[in-house]
Amino acid sequence: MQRRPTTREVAALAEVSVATVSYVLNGKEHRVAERTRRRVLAAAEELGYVRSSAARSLRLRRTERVCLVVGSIGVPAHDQLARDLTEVADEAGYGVMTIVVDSPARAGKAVDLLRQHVADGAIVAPLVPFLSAGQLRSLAGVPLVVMNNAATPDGFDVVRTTESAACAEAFDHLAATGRRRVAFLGHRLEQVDGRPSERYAAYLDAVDRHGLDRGPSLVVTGADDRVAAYEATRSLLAEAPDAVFAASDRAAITAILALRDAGVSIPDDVAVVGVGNLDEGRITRPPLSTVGPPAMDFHDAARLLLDRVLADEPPPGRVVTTEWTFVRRGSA
Amino acid sequence: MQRRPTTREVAALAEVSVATVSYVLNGKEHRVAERTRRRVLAAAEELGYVRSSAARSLRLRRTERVCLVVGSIGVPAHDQLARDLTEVADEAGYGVMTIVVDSPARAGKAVDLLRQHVADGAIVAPLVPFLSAGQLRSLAGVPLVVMNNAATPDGFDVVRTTESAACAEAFDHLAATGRRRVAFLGHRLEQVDGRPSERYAAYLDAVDRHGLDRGPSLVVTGADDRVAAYEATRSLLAEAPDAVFAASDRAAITAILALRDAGVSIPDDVAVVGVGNLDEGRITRPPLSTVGPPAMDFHDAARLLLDRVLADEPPPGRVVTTEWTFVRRGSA
DNA sequence: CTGTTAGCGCGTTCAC
DNA sequence: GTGAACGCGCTAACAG
Repeated sequence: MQRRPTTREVAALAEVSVATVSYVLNGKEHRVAERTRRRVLAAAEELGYVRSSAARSLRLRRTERVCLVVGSIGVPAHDQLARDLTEVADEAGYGVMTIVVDSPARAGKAVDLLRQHVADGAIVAPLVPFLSAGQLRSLAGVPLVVMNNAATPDGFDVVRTTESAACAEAFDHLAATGRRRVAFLGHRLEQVDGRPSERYAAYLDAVDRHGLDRGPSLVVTGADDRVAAYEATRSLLAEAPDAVFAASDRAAITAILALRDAGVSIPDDVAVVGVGNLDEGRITRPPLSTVGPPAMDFHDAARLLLDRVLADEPPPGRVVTTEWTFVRRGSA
Repeated sequence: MQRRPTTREVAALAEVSVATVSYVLNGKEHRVAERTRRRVLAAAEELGYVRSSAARSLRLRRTERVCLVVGSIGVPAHDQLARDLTEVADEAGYGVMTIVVDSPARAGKAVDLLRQHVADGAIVAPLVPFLSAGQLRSLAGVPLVVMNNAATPDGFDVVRTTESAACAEAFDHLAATGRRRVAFLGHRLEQVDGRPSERYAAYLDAVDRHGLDRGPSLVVTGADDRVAAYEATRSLLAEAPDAVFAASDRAAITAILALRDAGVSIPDDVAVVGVGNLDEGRITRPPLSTVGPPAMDFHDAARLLLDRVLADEPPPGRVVTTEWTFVRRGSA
């Protein structure tokens, strides 16, 4: 990284003060005569001047960057959130940094970075375990949006979903249509510190409530990618389930394929339900019944963050709840 | 964002100078007596001190961040690159910023940001059109890795693939096995400024070389997501193709599903070939024949960048080529 | 060996 | 239109 020209040099070349250069470069045009303005612009151009982001951030106490904290990359919901946040941030002239938190150590690092003010605020995606309530509290002062049903606003905003209720609805439907051997096709992290994820808790609860068949082999985990989901579904066949509840639509869609490949008829032999309401669920045969929001859209959450970041006074912690429902299509 | 404590305040509380504080906080421990060290640490702890990233970057002329420039989010290859870069950067204590360039305007903004030194270096992913060679040249001085077959190293590193040759191999195979009506299932941007993408160019070339059937309706684009790919494949059915060459494995896999749903037998009636060599291609029926690298892994590219970023002297522009081949499985 | 002084990096903005 | 302070951390040079 070689040295780059500074405002001093531009000022010298244009024969004005650095203050004037700054005013010109920041569009405070009324403070500067047109002739001078041109001279400054010409000088900046000639030297190939670009301002230093670090110096500017230091002086402004603002980085014009926001941070996206996610548990992993390549999950459909993450991708959509990243897209929506990027779009909203971009409109405000803000950049996006991504921090992946997939271990307790990374959680600590993420907190450090945020406290070091690498970004003006952050949005914590759903399904970022490892990030404790205490750690969130230690981020007081950092504009934050937390997408987590268990979180309570405390200087930050919380985006919730009615996931538990919607899952319960789906299980009720399965039970009502006579399913007794309902399998759970989960991801890697369905439990952290012995605490089950929300959808897994909903499953366990439904097994109780409806007196469904239980058995450890009806629960498989690790279906984080399609290949793993395919294998996991195959391994489930030995248990002769009459329904598969998958922790994600991606897993559910793959389960449909695996079941069909095994000659199983859906939903006659086995019902399949996913979570997330991906568009892709519309093109499976049969179309996928799922639990999720009406549409996968995170602009609201992104705007909540930018709102907070751009606000003069930190607004009080807000709660936004996205309604999730059981979206019945053909597979259950 | 309220004011946070500074080294001055820590120094005052610990009754030492700021220099001592800095030495302690940066592990230059031999310069400080153990007792003093403790006092400083205690003071920092008590005040909840965290250093300012902006001030540090300004002083060090280094942000300890790298940038990932991509054309879009949510493409399997992008996700893998993001994961690998995040991992490699993290090992070096570096963070990752993402810039999405999906229009000429965004390309300009990306260049500005990079020149403003928001990051210490950047990796430009494959398939980022809109970023011109001239713009890359204007980034002289910014450590850069460009993943693009058309690029020539010029102060930056280039990562190439043997995509054209591998695609040609696939087309040769299709022709040799008697396919005449080969459809092209492309993405949105198969042409920018009238210049076809590499895989599309390979298709056009193969049509010529082998005298395959041609016709605008054998080419469809916009198959960027699975739903679009499904629809696009259905629309192709009217053309009675005997092979589908998809610009990505994701599109190809979806094409297999769409074809099977339409009662078409693969590969007997229609052969299908994708690009990318996703693991997912192993679980389709039949398994997907594809064009791509032996495995989707971008650690090398990531390391090339960190190498360059961490180097004292900028190394000369290097070229790394990843061998792509036609991976024949069951679908063609 | 331990600790301090002082200046630097660079853009922004208030008071004149 | 300008001078100068300021945001904050790092480190060379120096004193004890």
